[in-house]
Amino acid sequence: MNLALSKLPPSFYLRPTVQVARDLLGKYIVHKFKGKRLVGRIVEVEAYCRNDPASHSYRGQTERNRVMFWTGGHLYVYFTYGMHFCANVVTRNEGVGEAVLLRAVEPVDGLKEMMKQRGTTPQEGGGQAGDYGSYRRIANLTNGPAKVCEAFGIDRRLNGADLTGNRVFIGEIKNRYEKIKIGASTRVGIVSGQEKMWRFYIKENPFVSKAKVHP
DNA sequence: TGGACGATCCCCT
DNA sequence: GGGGATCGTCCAT
Repeated sequence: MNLALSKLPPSFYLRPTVQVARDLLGKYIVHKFKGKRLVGRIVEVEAYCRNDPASHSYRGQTERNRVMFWTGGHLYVYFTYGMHFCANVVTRNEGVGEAVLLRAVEPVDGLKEMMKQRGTTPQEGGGQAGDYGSYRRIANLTNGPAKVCEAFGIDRRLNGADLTGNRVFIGEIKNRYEKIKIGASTRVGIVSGQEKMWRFYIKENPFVSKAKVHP
């Protein structure tokens, strides 16, 4: 597959974070990795804003979260639980400190490499030659924020990467308008009495994460 | 200098 | 549905 994608302009990322989060649904993230072109369609995101107790930026800038305070259009990658990376799209102007967490994507291109990164192989558990396996199996490659990073080879080396550059970027298909049904819920793993509905996903999309959402 | 904990995932029951 | 893995980060001594 070789989609003709046009990169989103810097102005896309400078808008209000919740708006950017919703608009990222249906867009394509691309990482040129080990000579391969890994592509995923974004199907689930979460917004993290200033004055938001759940945001890494809430207590101000630190060595870990400094990229969150860069100008919109950069990639903020952090390490968590001693073993996982998560990728965020920085939004708004320099110094604000807001971002959108990429929670799940639909694998589009480079599935073989994604499986290699995730420690699985094509055809495992049956299937014909050239078959990547069941829907469920493919979804399991990238239906969670740390899974996305592992499958796409995203780690701390990409922290601060320019999303309007060539190595890793987000784009959309030229001349295609697609109507998307967007669902909203509270964010995953956030404990707060007044948690906002800042998790957004494409409704009825099988690649959305299976993470439990507390009521 | 140390202890608590996390925007998670996977395996086990 | 529950718990363990595993370590960087942050804040309180």
